[in-house]
Amino acid sequence: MLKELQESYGKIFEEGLMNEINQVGTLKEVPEGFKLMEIGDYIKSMPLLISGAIKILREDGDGDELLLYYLERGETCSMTMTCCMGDSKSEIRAIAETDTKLIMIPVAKMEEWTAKYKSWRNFVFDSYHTRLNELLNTLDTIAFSKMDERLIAYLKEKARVNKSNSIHNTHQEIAYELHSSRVVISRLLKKLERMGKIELHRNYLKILAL
Amino acid sequence: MLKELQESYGKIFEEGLMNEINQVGTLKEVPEGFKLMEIGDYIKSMPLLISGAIKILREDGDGDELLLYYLERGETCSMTMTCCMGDSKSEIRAIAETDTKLIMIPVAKMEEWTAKYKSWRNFVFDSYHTRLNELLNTLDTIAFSKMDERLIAYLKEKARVNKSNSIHNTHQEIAYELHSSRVVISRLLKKLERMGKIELHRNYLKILAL
DNA sequence: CGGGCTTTGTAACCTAAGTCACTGTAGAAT
DNA sequence: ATTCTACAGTGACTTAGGTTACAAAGCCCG
Repeated sequence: MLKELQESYGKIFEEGLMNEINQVGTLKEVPEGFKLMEIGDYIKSMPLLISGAIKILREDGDGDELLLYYLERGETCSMTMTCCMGDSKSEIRAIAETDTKLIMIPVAKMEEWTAKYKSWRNFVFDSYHTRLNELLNTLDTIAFSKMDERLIAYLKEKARVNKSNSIHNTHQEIAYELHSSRVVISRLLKKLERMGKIELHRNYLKILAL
Repeated sequence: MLKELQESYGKIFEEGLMNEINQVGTLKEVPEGFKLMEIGDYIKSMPLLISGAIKILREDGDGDELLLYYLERGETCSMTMTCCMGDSKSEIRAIAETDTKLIMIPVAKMEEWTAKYKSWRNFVFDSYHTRLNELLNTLDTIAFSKMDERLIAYLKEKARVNKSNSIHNTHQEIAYELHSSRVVISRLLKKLERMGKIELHRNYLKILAL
């Protein structure tokens, strides 16, 4: 585990902290689609991402979903932290977007390290910072953009975290994450194809130029 | 200042911390409508609310506004904290919703206290926690609710923070904060009046039963 | 009192997006 | 090869909400 840890966090954590993480953390590998957290769960450990990506989703009372953002290498889930400290339930769902490696830290260590290690405090504050800004961005897109722009932004972001210009999802799946309907997404995708920006296939699409 | 401090924060901060706040903080009173922070500002001090309420607004590139949430007694602005630590610009605008009393703390103290006082750490984490949840709620409302529900929620919340069932705003002002148009808001308000839930007047309205 | 603001009410219209219903089709399964 | 099924395409229609335009109050102030 030490090797992975070094690569992703070596530059930001102090040596003492690295050693502690190495001792109490457990390396975990999960496949694409693996559900790491469900709404209403109590959380007992906190993830540090080594590789891959995790998508964070929000759901309303009627089961309608909405993609909030992705977590990537070197990041952690601020929601988890707030849950742990506040001893409250998860407000979100977390699903592996790609095959993902992460280190799980027992919650108990969190507060201890916050008092003990400056680099940990900075990391935690930085996570909150990043997350708040991601949430603001998501909110902007929803409040100020129409569906066509949101779709384009979604495709770009998805291509980025998956490091591929092929997006392997059905229109229905895309519709879920954008909280829209299949018909609307099909319509807009077709329009993008006619503009020469993407190429549609069964079960996947290719981004040509967005 | 010590008196105000005691009333709002006496129960949560350690004595040593209270003394420090008393020494480096400055009491500030601002009238309703006072702009405390503008998008793009660099922040050099952090507010602790004593009384009143502050509304936090987001704006897109075209000048369209959106109300995010209110800060109230005993709370602070997480955005400010992230800005200070990350040394970045403000992403939001802050305007006093009512006459407001607050204590301003120089940014420099923040990190020092985080290492030194457990109660301060808890306060800061708790603020992040509350703010993340408020943002999620706002996002829910926008993503999953229609304008009529959003309007009702808005009126209720506004009545709550103002501690009054009279809301002194023009339809235009309400429209701005909900990122809608005056005509739409007038239409929906009229509908609420016809349902006997509110009473409309020039420049203000009264909530009867929501 | 009588202009000259600002605010509110309303009708007519437009557009984005959601819904329903149906067809076409690629690919897996038999 | 034929059938079956999930996925995709499309027309027709509905609705929420935005836009334009204008009339009617309310209100300030000379």
